[in-house]
Amino acid sequence: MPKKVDHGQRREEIAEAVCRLAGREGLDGVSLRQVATEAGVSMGRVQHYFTTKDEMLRFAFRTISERVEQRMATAVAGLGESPPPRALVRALLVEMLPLSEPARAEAPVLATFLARAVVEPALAESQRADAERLREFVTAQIGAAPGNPALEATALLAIVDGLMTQLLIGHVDPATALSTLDYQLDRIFGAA
Amino acid sequence: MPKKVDHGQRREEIAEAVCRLAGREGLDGVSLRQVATEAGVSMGRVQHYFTTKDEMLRFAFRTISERVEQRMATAVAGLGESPPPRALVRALLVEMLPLSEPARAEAPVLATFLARAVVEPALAESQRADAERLREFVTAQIGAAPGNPALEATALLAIVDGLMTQLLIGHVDPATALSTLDYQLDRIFGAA
DNA sequence: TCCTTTACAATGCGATCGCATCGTAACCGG
DNA sequence: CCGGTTACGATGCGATCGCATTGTAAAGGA
Repeated sequence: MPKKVDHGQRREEIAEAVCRLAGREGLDGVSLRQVATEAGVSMGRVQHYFTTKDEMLRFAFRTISERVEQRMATAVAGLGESPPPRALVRALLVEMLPLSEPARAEAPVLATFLARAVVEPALAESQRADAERLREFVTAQIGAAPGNPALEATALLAIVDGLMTQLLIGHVDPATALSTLDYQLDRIFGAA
Repeated sequence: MPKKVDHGQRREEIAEAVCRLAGREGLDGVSLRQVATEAGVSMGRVQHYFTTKDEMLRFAFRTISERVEQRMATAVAGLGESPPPRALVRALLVEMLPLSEPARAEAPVLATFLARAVVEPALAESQRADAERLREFVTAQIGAAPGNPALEATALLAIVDGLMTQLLIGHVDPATALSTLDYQLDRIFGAA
């Protein structure tokens, strides 16, 4: 019945353009026409695949969220079997910082959506579950260490959040950010 | 020569409206007309006191930055003379979190401007000096404690940044945020 | 008193926005 | 081969945007 185009792929192409734009100029710079231009397609096409701008944005956000999660999974998989908790947590958190090349592209987009969540509760809600899962996982990994694992996990995630922002706006440099994170990891899990 | 109106006061009234709007709907929701409506004045008036929207936004941001700094100063002053470093640092950082009533109003505005700084380098630059000063001060206060004061200070500020965001989007609750911060302060400065 | 300056209010302009509508080429089951 | 569905491209609409322009009431110095 469908003609022969891959609906999902078209949507992802457009989502790609949304992310490039959002990362470059922020969510305000994302208009249907700009997205179409960035993607090199007509505005009619964009409208054909997304009934509403809002739906397009939500799809783009979900797409990039999944990409980040997949990069995390890949990083973890690269550690081999039953890696030490410190390496595991570090791999996860480092992937959120704009340090590696793909992360440098994704982080501004995530930050932009995160900022919008402040004034758009529905967006905040959609991030809720993922954030909660991550926090519980980190808490569990810290579990064995002394101290209060839940509070340490919350602090670690807040650090990563803060470092991401400050890296993006150039208030800290990548080396300092990594040192800051590793310093805390050393403290929590014991020096590597 | 000037008629009899207080130029500065008028500008602050308008800046106030900008902040209310920005906190409620984000920076995208801030248009000249909306600002005028929110302030209960005509759009002509807004244009009379700000030649450009951008200038208006910058003024609003500077205004609220100064207000936060003053609240910090007040909080510190309330500690009496030569307070312990932990209390000093805590007073500063707690004022940045949306916990007290005035901070709850200011934090969303700060977060919004901070987010815009990601795609507007000029804004990032204007925050640079203040952030640097704060970090150096916190570093100095930690100085006496063991460990690496600079890395701990960077971590603390990142934590506050992250907690602010997560509080605003409801990913952590105020009690947890305070516990998280105090836990780190206890660790750095020794339990109170 | 006149006249400049200030402090607005009102209106208009061109651009851009999200979205709806319409037309149409191409494929595909019957 | 043919009607219908798909996949667009093109165009238009009303709203809103930042900003420019114009009009004007009032205060203050000469």
